[in-house]
Amino acid sequence: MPKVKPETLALRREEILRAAENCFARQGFHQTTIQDVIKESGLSAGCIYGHFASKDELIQAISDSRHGRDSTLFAAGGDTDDPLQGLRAVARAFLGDLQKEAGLQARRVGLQLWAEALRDDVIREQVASGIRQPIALIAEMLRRGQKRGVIHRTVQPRGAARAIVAMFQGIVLQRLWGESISTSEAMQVFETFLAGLAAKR
Amino acid sequence: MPKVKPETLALRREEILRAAENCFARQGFHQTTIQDVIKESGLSAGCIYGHFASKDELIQAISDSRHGRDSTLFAAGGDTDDPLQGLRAVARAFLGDLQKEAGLQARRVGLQLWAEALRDDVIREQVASGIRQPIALIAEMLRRGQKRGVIHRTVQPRGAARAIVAMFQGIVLQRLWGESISTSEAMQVFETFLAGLAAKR
Amino acid sequence: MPKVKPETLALRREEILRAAENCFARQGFHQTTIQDVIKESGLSAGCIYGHFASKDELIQAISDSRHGRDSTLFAAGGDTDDPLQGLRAVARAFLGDLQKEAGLQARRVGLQLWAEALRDDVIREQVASGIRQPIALIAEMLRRGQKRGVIHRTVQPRGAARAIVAMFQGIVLQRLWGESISTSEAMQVFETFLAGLAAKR
Amino acid sequence: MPKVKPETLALRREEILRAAENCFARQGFHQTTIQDVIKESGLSAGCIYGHFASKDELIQAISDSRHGRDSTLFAAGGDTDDPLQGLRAVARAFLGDLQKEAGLQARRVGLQLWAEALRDDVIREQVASGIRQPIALIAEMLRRGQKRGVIHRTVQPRGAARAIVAMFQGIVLQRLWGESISTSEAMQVFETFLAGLAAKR
DNA sequence: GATGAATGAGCCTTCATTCAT
DNA sequence: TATGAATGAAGGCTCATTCAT
Repeated sequence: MPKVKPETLALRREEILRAAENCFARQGFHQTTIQDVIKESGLSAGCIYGHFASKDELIQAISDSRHGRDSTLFAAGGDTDDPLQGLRAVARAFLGDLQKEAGLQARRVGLQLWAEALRDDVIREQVASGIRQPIALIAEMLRRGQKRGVIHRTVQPRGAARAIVAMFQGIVLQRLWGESISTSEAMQVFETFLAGLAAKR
Repeated sequence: MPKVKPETLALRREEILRAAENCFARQGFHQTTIQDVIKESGLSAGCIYGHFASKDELIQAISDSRHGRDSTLFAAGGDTDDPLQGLRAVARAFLGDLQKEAGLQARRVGLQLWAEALRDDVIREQVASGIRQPIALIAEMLRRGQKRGVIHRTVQPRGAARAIVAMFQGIVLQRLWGESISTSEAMQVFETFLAGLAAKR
Repeated sequence: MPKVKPETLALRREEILRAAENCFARQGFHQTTIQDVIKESGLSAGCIYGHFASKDELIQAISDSRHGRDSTLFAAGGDTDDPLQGLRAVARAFLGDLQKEAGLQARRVGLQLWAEALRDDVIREQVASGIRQPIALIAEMLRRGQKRGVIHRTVQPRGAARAIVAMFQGIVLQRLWGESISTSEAMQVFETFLAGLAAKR
Repeated sequence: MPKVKPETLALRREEILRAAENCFARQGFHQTTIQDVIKESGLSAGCIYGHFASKDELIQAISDSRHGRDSTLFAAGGDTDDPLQGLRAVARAFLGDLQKEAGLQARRVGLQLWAEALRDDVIREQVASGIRQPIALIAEMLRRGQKRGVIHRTVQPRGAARAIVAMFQGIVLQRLWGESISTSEAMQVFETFLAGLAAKR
């Protein structure tokens, strides 16, 4: 019944989203006009509105597409048994992503979403869940570490996990504002904190 | 010759700024219209434009006014000799501020500024310098601590300071998204990290 | 690919210009609001701004469109060999135009442009060149007349041409202020001046 | 009863008018804001509105003040018996005035009034009467000249007078647009036309 | 009278969205 | 489906005018 293959449809959607993301990363959601997206994509207004009902829906779709990204990063530490090694892997994956332009671009849009989350409940939920997942993951790692006696028993898994994620978020901010944060240097600092978590201090 | 006291002028300015800040915290810079500020302040368009040349200048002024706020907070640790005590004082001041509505309000606007910093060079400079100061302050504390043998000698003062500030920033984000972060709980987690910094592990 | 014929675009432009000209003739440039042009044209703000970037550009376009009009009028005398006959033809064409509503309308806008020329360099240049052309044309006619011995040799072609054009301009002014100036009467007066130019006095 | 001497009042009025005229000559009526007049005069809004009820009234007052000026100029030819000499005197006075900055300034405002006359009945009446007077004066001179046999009998006094005034108006326009018109050159051209008027051709 | 901060109607312009082709 | 000209509700800002001091 559909005259166009559904895959073509999805491709077009992707095309629009990519163009929109470029604009959003560059100018922010509210400074970006549909006209900008039209120019960036090379498509027409009608076409874009054929795929997305409104600008807000476009922003939503961007938020959706960003949603899963961090989970992938944080999954980096999932395969290790040693929680300290796991945290190191997560940190390395995370910091490495911040050195690549693609990662920065995504973070730029991400920061807009962080701010948008203050007003838009759907976005807030997405942003929050995008952080709850890593926190839960890390907390679980710490708990396992405590069972094995690698992590100090006074450590509060959930709180510490939250703090680690918070630190990553702050690093993102500083990176986006132009600070150059070398992975090796940051990893070394991270070691200091791991020392605090470790059972043997 | 001036029929109105010069202080009245500054008062009016303050009045407008306060109204604008309320709107900005609630709706963000770009969703806030001058009409909103007019309603919130109870003044007229002409009056507002008599004090601020444009909406952008209003945003700038808000950015200016927020600029010094953190410095005050971070000064909390300046009077102690013990760097660990100093850091605890800073953390307590910071976390305490996050429990008060005034603090949250300020942070809500702050988050908008963090995002705005991606596009506006002046704001970026202000935001960045607002973070450089605390980092320098904390780094200095750590350095003094190393001299006295309280802080572990392998700690990199600047990097560690940056990480601590990053953590605070991340906590702000999570708090703004609705997570309730109790001061005592957060302080306990903070202890874990202090343990990593301490000379005697 | 273009779904609308390119000529439709130009037609729409013309439509807007005509509406604007009506408004300008009636109320002047600065008393005419875009809202007026919207009403007069039956179009929308967005449409008008799709064809003209600003109100100033609309005024410019009107100035452009008026620019060539006089040249056409003054070309009336070009085909005669006899300079006196040529001048008569020019005068008749000019005065005749002043009797028609279309001509008056154009002159009304023209007078606004004359005033606008004091402040706008582009318009001044257009207005000035619109007068330089006729002056050059008439001067040339007089020169040819002197060679043939029809025009008195003491006549200064350029100065006399300028004076003739000046006279026409003054007539326009008086006509616009409501004086009824019959073509025949004016032609008769013109004869008096031609007599001054003529070789045989 | 009046606390301030009436002459002080008139002085202040004059002061405001002079400031307004400067602004109007420079920027035109509609581009000039009351704020501009305030700056130019060094007075306050309230003060200006104490002397003139509105901006329109200010424009009216300028129109009034300009009204008598030309009459003075054209009176230059009144004291001679010889109409040709009279016309020469008028022309010389007129052209001389155009060389002085004060004269040009007045004409700049005058041109705005010429345009304004299209919409404002009061101003039109003033502008028109300001031209009717000289026309009547010159026509009378020509009539007297005909009686004495100095002016050709076929000359139509009124029409010729109107044409002469028209010529002067056109010269004003051209001068205001930046053309430099030397008095001697223009007088020489004027002679040509006088020749057409003269009885002995 | 003089001052100038405050008013608010209204102006120019933008931009998300629609719809005939 | 895709196109892009047209729509029109708002938004930012100006400026003639007022009025408490």
